[in-house]
Amino acid sequence: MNLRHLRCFITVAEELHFGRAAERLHIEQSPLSRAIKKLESNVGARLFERTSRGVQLTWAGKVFIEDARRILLVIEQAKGNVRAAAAGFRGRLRIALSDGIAQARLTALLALCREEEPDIEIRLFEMPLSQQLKGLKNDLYDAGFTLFDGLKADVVAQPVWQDPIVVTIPSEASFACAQVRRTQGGAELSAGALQSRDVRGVRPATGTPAAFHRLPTSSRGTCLDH
Amino acid sequence: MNLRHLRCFITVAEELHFGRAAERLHIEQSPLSRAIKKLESNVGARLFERTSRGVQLTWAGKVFIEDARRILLVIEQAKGNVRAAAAGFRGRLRIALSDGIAQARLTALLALCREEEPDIEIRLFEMPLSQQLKGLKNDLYDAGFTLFDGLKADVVAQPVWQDPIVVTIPSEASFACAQVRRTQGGAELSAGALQSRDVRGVRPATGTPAAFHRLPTSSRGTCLDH
DNA sequence: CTAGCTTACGGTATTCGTAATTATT
DNA sequence: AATAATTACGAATACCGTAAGCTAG
Repeated sequence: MNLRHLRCFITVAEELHFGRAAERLHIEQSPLSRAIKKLESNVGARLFERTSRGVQLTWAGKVFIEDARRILLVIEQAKGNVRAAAAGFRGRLRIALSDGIAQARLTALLALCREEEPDIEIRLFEMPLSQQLKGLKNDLYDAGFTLFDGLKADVVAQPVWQDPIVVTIPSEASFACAQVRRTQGGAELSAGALQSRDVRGVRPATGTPAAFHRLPTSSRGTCLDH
Repeated sequence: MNLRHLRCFITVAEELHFGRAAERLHIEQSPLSRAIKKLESNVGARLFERTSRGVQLTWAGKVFIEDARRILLVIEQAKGNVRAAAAGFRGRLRIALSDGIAQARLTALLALCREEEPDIEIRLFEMPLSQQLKGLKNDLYDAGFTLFDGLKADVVAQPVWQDPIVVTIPSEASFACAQVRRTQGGAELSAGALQSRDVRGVRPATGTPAAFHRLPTSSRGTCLDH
């Protein structure tokens, strides 16, 4: 199967006429007919019912055209994603967690992130602190949470909660965690009052980050501004 | 862009070595290198970082490989869909299953579905919950079963069994699990029925239900009445 | 006979494999 | 020197366009 086949199929399905479809595709009838035939042979099902007066979709064709459109759509999305990624935008956050982290607060924070920006993917990885630091340097993770430990390695750490939880990030990428925000084609992690430098394409937000105001009542209002 | 390019890219990304990737693809290094180059040129982003000792994915490549895999997956599903449609199925349910789901009950449920709506094709996919949620959003699956986990993402979840199993479905598609019902061009699972239905009455389907051939043989014919 | 899809055939473009080239350890 | 990726070039394959063939009304 080939993407060209899919485009041919979609056009023919829309026109229900090989001649007009060929015209729209800027090819002749003959290669279009062959492409459809090859596609049918490939998927193992007849897609069109060739009658004397025109062409009609079979049931299999009706089922297939939705998928065909979706395939092309997914491909276009993928192209957009990879271009955005090449431009520096990151649509996902890989967060390393130390064992024994206060799960409740993290859960609430992540629930909030997902609720506000569901398009941003957040992945959690549990590991010891040493592995966290290594992973941060090796670009295995974007940020990490750990119990404050007097971090002296080459990472930027900021306390974020009143129980001693900190954010650890690579030193050349100085930001702290407060709010995930969607940007054009990507995601950003806004640091608010803490920092404002770039993190390899993750730009600091200009707006007012108040990520924690919707956390459970006990921790509401605590955090970044103290 | 070409599907061949995607397959090449995925293999190289998995091997991180052009030679081994070429071997797996049954081609030589040379056309593989050219294919990758062409793909990079097409998507407009460098996908691999060619270092002296080996190949590494760029960030854009890391983003792209997920989409590349998804594209191929969607295509495989589409092929399955059209073949099933040609075989006479008028509806389909793609159900994502978390690992560790109670297979016996699912088997019985599917037997019931098969009995009530034999024209509806049911496909099962096993994957972790995170992938389930993503797939639901991407319309890779119609519904999912998982252990209850306090799902608060943008899905509709309904407890369906007394051991904590829930159904997760996209929020805009309003149905839950228990009974399969044919709709225009598709199928839906109606909610509530299972909760009020006496599961002891459920019998395994007689004959050879096509929907079941993907389940392990060991669970075939088992039933809900424990 | 006409309309419309399909098959036959020759030319162009793409891709492959072999081999030479470059680069790094 | 050796390993690994990239270009160079002839051969095989795929695709297009023109033209002829088939079928229904």
